[in-house]
Amino acid sequence: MPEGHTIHRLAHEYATRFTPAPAVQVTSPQGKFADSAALLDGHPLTSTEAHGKHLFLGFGPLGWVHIHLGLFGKVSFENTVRAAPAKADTIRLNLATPTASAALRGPTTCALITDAEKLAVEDRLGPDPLRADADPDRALRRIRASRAPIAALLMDQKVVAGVGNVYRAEVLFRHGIDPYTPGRDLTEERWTAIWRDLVALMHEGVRLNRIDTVRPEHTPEAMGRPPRKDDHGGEVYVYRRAGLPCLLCGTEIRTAGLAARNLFWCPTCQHA
DNA sequence: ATCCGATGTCAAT
DNA sequence: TTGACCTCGGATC
Repeated sequence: MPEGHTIHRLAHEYATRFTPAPAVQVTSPQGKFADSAALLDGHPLTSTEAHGKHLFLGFGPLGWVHIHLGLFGKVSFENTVRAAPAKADTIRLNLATPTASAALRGPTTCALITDAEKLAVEDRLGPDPLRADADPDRALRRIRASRAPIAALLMDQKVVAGVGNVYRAEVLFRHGIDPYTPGRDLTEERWTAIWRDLVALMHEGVRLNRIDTVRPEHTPEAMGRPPRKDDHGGEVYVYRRAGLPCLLCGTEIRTAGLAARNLFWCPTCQHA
């Protein structure tokens, strides 16, 4: 479930379990990170950071483990160390102490990098709604300079870091914006409202460990409808609801490919 | 048993 | 715009 909220939560979860610890056992049962794991093995994890969808595990002078989960990377934590974790052959990076372990599977990136390389990654990212140092004006400037649809710009990590397919669909619905609206047509007021909403929604995502975007007055209970179960673990307006009735107006939710991903929106509630 | 899609990104065309 | 990559679970046969 990797959008930015997942990564920020992971940064916190790694820190909680492995810092401060005198030494962490670092292995790569699957093998692709074996050389770097051997360099790090037995050293302490000193800090963790999240920037957008990028996770950095700091090993002091040895550098950083740069992790990107991609579409289906996952981390599973255990509070005791099992001698042979289930499906060990797919674990790219395993951290272990006598009291905890963390198994990383299926990441798009897991690499040992330097401070300079970490800075280079961060320099390529737009402001992250989950970071206190984020400057939303940087994003606005890029948006206003582009004819690309706002739905594509929101997914562009150089514009905003951490937003993925669920948050983009949901935030556009919450603000009644047609996903094909060109970036240059978005007003500053609109952007300010969207940004503030992303900050709130994504912090809530970190807290709950899931994406919930439906306002209390629009929940099935509040609307007097039968409860529904979304298969992604949260309550949403449009994401993966193609063909189902809009929660607010009943129009069929539409879907279309945009930038290699499935976009979802309500053609009635969302206008340019 | 097999297929397919998924909250992502990049390189090649 | 497409294909490649990484893994897993749910749907389908």
